[in-house]
Amino acid sequence: MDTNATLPTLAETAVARLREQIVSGEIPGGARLAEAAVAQGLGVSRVPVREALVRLERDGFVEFSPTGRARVKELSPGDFEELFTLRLALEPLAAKLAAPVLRADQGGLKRNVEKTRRAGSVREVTCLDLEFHELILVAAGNTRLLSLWRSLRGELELWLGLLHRQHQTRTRETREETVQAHLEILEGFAKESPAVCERILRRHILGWRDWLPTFEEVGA
Amino acid sequence: MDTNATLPTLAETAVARLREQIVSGEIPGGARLAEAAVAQGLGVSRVPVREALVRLERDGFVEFSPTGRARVKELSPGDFEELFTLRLALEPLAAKLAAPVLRADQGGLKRNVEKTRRAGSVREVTCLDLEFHELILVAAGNTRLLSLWRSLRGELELWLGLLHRQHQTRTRETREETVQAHLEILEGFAKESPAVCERILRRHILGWRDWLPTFEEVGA
DNA sequence: CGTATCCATTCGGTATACCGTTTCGGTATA
DNA sequence: TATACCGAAACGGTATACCGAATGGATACG
Repeated sequence: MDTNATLPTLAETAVARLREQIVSGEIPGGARLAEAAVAQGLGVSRVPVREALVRLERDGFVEFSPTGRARVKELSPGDFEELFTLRLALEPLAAKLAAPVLRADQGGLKRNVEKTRRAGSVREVTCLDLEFHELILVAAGNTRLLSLWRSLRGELELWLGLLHRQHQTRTRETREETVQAHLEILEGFAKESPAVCERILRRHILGWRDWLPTFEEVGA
Repeated sequence: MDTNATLPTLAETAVARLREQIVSGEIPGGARLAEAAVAQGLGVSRVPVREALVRLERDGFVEFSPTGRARVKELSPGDFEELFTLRLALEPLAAKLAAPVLRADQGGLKRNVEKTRRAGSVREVTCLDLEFHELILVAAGNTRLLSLWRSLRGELELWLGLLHRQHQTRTRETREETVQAHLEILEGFAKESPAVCERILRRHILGWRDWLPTFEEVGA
């Protein structure tokens, strides 16, 4: 996507590493992220860590106490509802806006689905799933809409990771369900009006909510 | 709102000062914000300035070049459209969610309108206007929805400041139009169903877009 | 006159050091 | 036994210093 010529900054790599550890559950929800400790763990000074924490907060992975202490965000069922509500507000809108664009050029989405077909792990499917949705947001051409969605994406990834771990989801099933659903969306973009595309995404998100109603406790 | 007991951090005060200078136009759109210069201007070191810039980016006042250079965000008509689209997606939704709460307790909104009645400057009206809308978002009880809106608020404030400056808006007019519109919304929350409240907000935002169609160029 | 090149300067990224505040466990007291 | 108090350690906020990269203007070349 962004083949940045400049070397990745230490803060950026810190973001990436922490993000990975948080999503994978290696650093559990609610865990303290003391600057010094994280810095030592990554072999850098506190400065880039500090910056990384701020960015992770923006992306929904981390939250700060009033006194500036950082913790990994805890997931509560109420949070899931909030997230669901917002996806339902943003993604169908994005689909409507993106419809004309995606009717003309489905290359990106198709490539994504192909990659998903060949995915070898649940984690990989999850990433590609998120990428699929992000491609729609990008095609919508509203940069602010995109950044709003991105600020939700982190937490979304957190949920998907957690749920898959609890579910012990099978790769094959997940992959095929995902591919199936995305193909339907793809077909919609090819044939239907923007308004219908909007409804299709709406249904898709609604289905996503049903996908995991079996969870009661999300203990650490 | 948040009567924080802890002393405001230098970074926070830097955010507040820069924000004020940007909104007032003292620092024009597109202006470079070199860390060292800003730091010297505020009489602090680069560290808190650095953090302030990151936050201002999150709040839509500042943007970074790929090489990390910060500039005050430039306003283009396309940006205004994006902002409009997103307000139209978020605020009616918030109104629907907030309706039950605001039917039961209109105290906050009423106090806001009273303050607006007594506002002595266009700037003050603008702030209270934004606060009115934010109160609805708060009442909606979706913390993520609120933070999405907040990330738009900065840019919104930027626009309102610019437009009022260009318009040479009169305090009295602005104040009375605002109060009038907000009273109608208030009445809706008192009497109508969530769905109707949603539509009322929708109309309000649509009206806001018409409020300023006369602008072509937004030169620096 | 236009264009490419190079160098001085600016600027951001990071490390380190210091300070005031917050935390938290242990002790003394009611 | 529960609670209030106290002190040491932990932690975040900030200043300063250094380095390498980016920038932009002057100079040399076509």
